[in-house]
Amino acid sequence: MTESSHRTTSRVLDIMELVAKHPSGLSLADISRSLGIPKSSLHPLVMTLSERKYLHYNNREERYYLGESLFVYGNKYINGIDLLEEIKAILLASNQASGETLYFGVLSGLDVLYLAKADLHSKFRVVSDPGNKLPAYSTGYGKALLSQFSRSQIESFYPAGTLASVTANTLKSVGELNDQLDVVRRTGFAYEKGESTDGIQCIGTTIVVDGEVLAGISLAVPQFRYTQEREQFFKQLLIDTKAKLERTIANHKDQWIYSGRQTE
Amino acid sequence: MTESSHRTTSRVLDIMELVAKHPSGLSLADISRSLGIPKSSLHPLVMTLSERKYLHYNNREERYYLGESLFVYGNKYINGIDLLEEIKAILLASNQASGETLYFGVLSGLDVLYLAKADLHSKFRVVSDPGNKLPAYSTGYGKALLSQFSRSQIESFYPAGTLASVTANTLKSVGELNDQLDVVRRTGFAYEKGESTDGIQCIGTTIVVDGEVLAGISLAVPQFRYTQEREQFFKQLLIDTKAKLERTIANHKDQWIYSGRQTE
DNA sequence: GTACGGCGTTCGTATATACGAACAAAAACG
DNA sequence: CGTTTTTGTTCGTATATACGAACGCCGTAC
Repeated sequence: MTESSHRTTSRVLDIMELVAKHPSGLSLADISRSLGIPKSSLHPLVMTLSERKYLHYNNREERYYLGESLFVYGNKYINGIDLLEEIKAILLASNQASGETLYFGVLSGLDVLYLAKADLHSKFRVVSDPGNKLPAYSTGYGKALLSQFSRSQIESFYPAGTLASVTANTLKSVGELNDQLDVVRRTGFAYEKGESTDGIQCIGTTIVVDGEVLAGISLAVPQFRYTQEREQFFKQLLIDTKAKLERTIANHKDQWIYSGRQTE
Repeated sequence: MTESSHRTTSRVLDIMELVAKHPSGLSLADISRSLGIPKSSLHPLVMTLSERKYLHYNNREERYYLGESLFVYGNKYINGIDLLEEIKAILLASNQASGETLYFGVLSGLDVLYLAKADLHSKFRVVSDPGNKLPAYSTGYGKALLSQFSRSQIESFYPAGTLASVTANTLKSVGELNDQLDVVRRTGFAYEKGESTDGIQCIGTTIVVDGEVLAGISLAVPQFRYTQEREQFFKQLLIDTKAKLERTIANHKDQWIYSGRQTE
């Protein structure tokens, strides 16, 4: 994979991602200023993106919003894959057994990407909807996924000062992270205490098929419902869920396309 | 809105949409042949799309697949909007009350775009996942949404021979469609019998706020569970769900961005 | 009222991109 | 085992795109 980069293509993607980051809308001039690209250069690109419904121009507010097309084609990434439907069903069963929210996701670079969520009764807004990304070190199953790497690898991933804070409780030193990862490597469980969402505790573990860490799951529990005795129940539930998922994924390994290894 | 179209931007979108349509992957040469664009022209675009994870190249199979980025940014279209969370909760309650699947979506051109699905116990694979599009005339709530237009408008939308078949039961003539739409205009209910998915019947109705048809909902029921007496129950459930949704959406009308009117 | 700032739009030319041909490498064919 | 047909890749120039400046429009300022 050679290092190239096509200017116009990069711009098209930059525009879409910028608008995606601003749900309250952006004017053409806003986009121009943010990206440092002349309005006149942006104009034809933005027009085409609008015609194809990747952007949506609101005449009244004179602002561009995200169009439906990204959503339509983006969902082809996960829709139609029967495997993910089965995964969701397994998560849902565990959700109903515990009343707590379960997440399923993969590592994307040094972030975790949520692919599925099983959440029936929860009234809490969580930042982790499918499609969202969070720094791996800030989440329960993110730590589980990181545990496949050695201490030195982790240190090379996170040079000094690269651990950005998500909440007040987010880990701040690589040493602390590595110490926690040691626990994961020994026990199989990763813990998180309000490091990605205030007031939410998580237990995470890995999904391993053929010796390869393919994905992670985690159980998210509001702090006030998290007791020592329930923790034992949660861990057993995770063990069961993990086993079911690993069996299912092994049976449909050909459908597993989410193997975006960041270390090539 | 002037009629322009930027070639490179169109190509970038064409590439993504083409790969999205082929879950089994495409080689660079495949893309070149399908789009009628030289490989050498495609090359830098595809490289950049891969670097940005909009595409994913599988070295072993020498094929391009959809990358995660489309999914990530596409979901920003619906995530973080509290309104949709509330809509999902309402649908879920009706799903639990009936045991049948509920859909919520909007009109996108002459297609219906599914935004949410409430489906707990169903073991049937349905073609209608969120993000999917289907011809409006082939679905229950698609017909409901079309009922806001006059007979002559409908006729202009569908010139002779434009009613493509989704299943064997899909409507074939505009006259038949218009006759059914008259029933919708009178009774408020739209019916569909296996016209988009074999063996599934639907009842649909509109979601109207401030006199404007904003969205539609439908209840999908397997034929063998669809009886005359249950139909009465379904219709009452739809009336209740419709009322709840209209009240909720009216309270958060500022969040309603899905107003992509196809007739500007 | 005039003047200023914001917006999206248009135009001509300097500039970057696109294309056909030719490339090596690997797989498929006979 | 050579031959044919794949694959992705590189290069020089013909070509389409990008940019700065100027435009018209609308609302606000003064």
